[in-house]
Amino acid sequence: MKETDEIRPILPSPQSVDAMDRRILAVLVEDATVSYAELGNRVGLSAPAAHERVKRLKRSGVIQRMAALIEPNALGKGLLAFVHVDTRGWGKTPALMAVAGYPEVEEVHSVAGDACMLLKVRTENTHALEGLLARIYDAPGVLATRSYVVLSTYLERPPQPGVTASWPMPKALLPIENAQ
Amino acid sequence: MKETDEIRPILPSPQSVDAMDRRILAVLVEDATVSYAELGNRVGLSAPAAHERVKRLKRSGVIQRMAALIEPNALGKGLLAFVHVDTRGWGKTPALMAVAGYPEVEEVHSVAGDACMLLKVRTENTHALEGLLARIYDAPGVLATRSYVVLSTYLERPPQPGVTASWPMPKALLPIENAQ
DNA sequence: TTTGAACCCTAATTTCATTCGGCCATTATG
DNA sequence: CATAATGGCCGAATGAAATTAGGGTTCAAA
Repeated sequence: MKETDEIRPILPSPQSVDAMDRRILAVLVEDATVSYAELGNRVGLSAPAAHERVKRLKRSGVIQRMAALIEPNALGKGLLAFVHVDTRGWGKTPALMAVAGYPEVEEVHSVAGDACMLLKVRTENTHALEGLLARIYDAPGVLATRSYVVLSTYLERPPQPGVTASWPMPKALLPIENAQ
Repeated sequence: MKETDEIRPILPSPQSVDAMDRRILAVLVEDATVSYAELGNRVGLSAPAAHERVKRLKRSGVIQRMAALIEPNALGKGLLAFVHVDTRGWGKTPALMAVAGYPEVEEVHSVAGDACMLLKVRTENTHALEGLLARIYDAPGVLATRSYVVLSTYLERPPQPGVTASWPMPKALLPIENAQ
């Protein structure tokens, strides 16, 4: 994980995220209101040391920001849907990007597969979803949309710091070689 | 460490979220590290008044929690994908729900449409995605999966407090009557 | 060996969260 | 109409937390 035999740039950015950083991130992703003293003794550091690392993680961009996560139902946005948008030509048109201005639109991705663009939207009701879809259809080059309305959400969380080191072998599949 | 401001999980507060609350939320969704004094004079309140409202928003569950938002690329999770899972029978099986235990899985929804379940996953690479898909296929009742690998993300943000009051009329559609 | 950088610590200082008491409003209530 | 009672706000005080300061230790390069 640490590569000390490589060149050591003096630049502040390419600093590696070590195990201690991951433990800090694991705490802060769950609860960003802990005091540095509390954070420190959860990961085994003093308050200033924890603070120093958090500052570094922010500076280097690993921590983008601290945010309040709100309950959409409490704010009248009870309808969640994923919208696949098929476009002719290049999907990322300015008109289509303009829908990102609506607070109902939470995500806009271009994807590989049979859909060009994929949107995650959260509206008050089906009527508002229809209004949003109408805006999408108005964009030139939009051929069709397919909407997947969410019935129940079983898990929804921001990016996690953890990674699964080794995946269990599936029952029915044994690869010939473990390339890479 | 005194706990006079304990967050009670009880939510018998039928109090509505007014315009001032929305303005507070708009600030905190963007940056949860502002001091109450700063928050106060951004929305036009004193520090204790702003504090009081934030406490109420937390108690009532409108603010679920404060969280650090991290940059997945910096943590070696550069591959984002949406996985549609077709199942026979009821999709929400314990085996399928078990994949929610992996930190790579960020969202699990059941959806209306031709897919029963929809997952948002973020892995290190395609190999790890394959490992995760193998776990999904191992769940009984899983007929097929379709994966949409994200090429570019143009927008990705947590739920926003704002709602669009009135949707612009689409060019090509004029309803006969404005019901409701 | 020396130097410098990276890391950590304890202790001091300053900033801020939190509490407290009081001041209007609005809304029941006698 | 008068009078509580309530809800929401403010300014000031207090206590906790963030932040800074001043070394110690280790490790690796000069």
